[in-house]
Amino acid sequence: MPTIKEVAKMAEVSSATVSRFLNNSGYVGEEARKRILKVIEETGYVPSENAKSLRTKQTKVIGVILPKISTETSSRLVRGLDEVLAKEGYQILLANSGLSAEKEIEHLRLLKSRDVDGIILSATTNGAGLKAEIQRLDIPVVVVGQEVDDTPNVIFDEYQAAKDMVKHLIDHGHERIGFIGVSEEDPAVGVLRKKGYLQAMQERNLPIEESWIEKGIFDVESGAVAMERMMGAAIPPTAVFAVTDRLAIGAMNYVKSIGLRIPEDIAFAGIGASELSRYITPSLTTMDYQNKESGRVAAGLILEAIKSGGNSPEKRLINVRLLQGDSV
Amino acid sequence: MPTIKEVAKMAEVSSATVSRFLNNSGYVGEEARKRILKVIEETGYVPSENAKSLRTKQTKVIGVILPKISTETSSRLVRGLDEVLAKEGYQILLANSGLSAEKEIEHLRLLKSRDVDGIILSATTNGAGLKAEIQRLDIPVVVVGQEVDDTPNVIFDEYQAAKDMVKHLIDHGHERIGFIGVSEEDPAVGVLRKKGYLQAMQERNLPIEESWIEKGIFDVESGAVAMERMMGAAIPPTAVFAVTDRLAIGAMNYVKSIGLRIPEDIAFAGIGASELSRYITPSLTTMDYQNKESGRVAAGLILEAIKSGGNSPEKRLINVRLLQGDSV
DNA sequence: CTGAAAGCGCTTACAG
DNA sequence: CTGAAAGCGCTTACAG
Repeated sequence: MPTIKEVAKMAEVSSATVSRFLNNSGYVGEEARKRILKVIEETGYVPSENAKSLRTKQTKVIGVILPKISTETSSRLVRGLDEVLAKEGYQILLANSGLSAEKEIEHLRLLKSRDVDGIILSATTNGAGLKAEIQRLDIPVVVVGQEVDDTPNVIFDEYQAAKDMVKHLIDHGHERIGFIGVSEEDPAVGVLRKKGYLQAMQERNLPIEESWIEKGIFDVESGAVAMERMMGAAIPPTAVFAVTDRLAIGAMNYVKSIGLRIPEDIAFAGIGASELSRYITPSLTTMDYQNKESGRVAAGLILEAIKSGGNSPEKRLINVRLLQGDSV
Repeated sequence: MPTIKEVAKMAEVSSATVSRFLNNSGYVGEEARKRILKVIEETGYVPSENAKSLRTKQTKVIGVILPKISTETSSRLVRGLDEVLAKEGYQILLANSGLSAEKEIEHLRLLKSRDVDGIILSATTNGAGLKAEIQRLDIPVVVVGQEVDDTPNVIFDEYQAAKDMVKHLIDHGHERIGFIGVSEEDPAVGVLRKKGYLQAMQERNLPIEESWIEKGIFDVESGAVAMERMMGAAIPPTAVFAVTDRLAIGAMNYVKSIGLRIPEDIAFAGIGASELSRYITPSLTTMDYQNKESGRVAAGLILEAIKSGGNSPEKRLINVRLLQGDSV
């Protein structure tokens, strides 16, 4: 493939003129226009965005850092992002942090070195290191999923969502409610959702047993393991709130395997509105976080930040919706 | 953030020396080394990959074109790709074709204009236009999922997989077997899997009723609709093979809703090894296409092509595995 | 061991 | 309406 210079020579014009033609900037004579077009068609010339970026100082690419590249949550988020970004001519450069805080920072730098116009970070923590790095980077960054001060932010009311879900359980007559959480290194999922659970119980003057509180990692299997432990309690709970659908589903699988009926013997609720929650039997009561919508909003925020040239530390709260299944 | 020139000035060396330091190419004196390091640390300087690419003619990014950004298949593929690509210092530039053949070609060009080192295309068709465009592009491209001549290719034996699955059904005593397919514009899923079904039936001398052959799109809902139509047949089938898990699951949902038991009254099989297939009740018998592995293989192929500088038209067949569920 | 200079493929004032 | 020239931030022979 030729360069702009070669195209210019073949069309017997200067490369400046070809550039004008390409970008529709400035006048290009009818004759010149025709010759250029012809050469481009014949050669299949495509301008190098890379070289262009070097001059124009914008690459039209947005870096996206995901905690895990292949979760439902991530793919929905990316879909939302792509939906609005593609329309504006932006492409997505993907990076996988693998749930590691150091990798998040490493990728922030890597993306910066690629001269991306902005970065969307789906974060798993919100440590001081992260915040410092974002400041230092000096390009638009929007953080999704964790609250980070002084940074454009797309967040969910994790605390309220968890509290609402537990109250939903209580409203269905449950008093002994178990909890399956995750590591408290994750402020949003680990800390806030647990706090919501505790608060709901307390507000309704319900007892909390240590043995009803379990922890898993982000998969089905660990939900089952946690549930098995919980069923060893002196008085097992009649309902369980798990902080993710997968955890809830693992827990359900375990109680099914020991012959209990859901929801008659024990009820379950999760968070995430996973496709699984919908098609499992019984379907799982869960919270829809509208990840795709959060992607759209994040894309809007980054576009705004790029245009205005500054990180207005705007926080956008995504609405969550309770989806009633047959598990309660 | 400074440029290399500014770093050079601050460290009282030339930019050539800074470059040597950065890339570990050529000698850099101990003193100079120290001063440069200091400046870099103080300023947080990160070299521009973009400018670098312009000189070195490689960007270390691989374009990935996906039919749909948020399907399980796509995310597994990307995970496999990222696993090996990241290790080699490559990043992934994502593009979403939205199942449209024109968009596939458009993105091929778009990625080329970004000077990507190679492109992985998860294709939905294999038309002549696509092939021509790939030739024309003149950069390494590997196509996943559809067979395209003269191009590195990662494919599955769709025909055999479908045939094996239908035979599995037959081996379980079924003779009246229905089929839910997709549009035959998709050579792999639409044509080959159907052919496998027809061939299996024929080889075992089993009758095929027109009314047992239905078509859906790639979602659960259309599987249910197709199944409803199929149950209108004079003699309904005792087993159904659907070309995707989602189609199969939709179909299962429909027969459950009219009170039939699975697999006693009617059996089901799908393809895809989706997470859903595993956790649905009853679990679905399906084919594991090992998408993540196919991603790894595709990444290997593109790396090879980049190194060798040519598209050796190598075809790699990914093994598929039958996963027995309780739906048969 | 190090620097000056050219060049990668573009765009953009400036001049005509 | 169009071209010559400078410059974006790097790397890389070449010379010393």
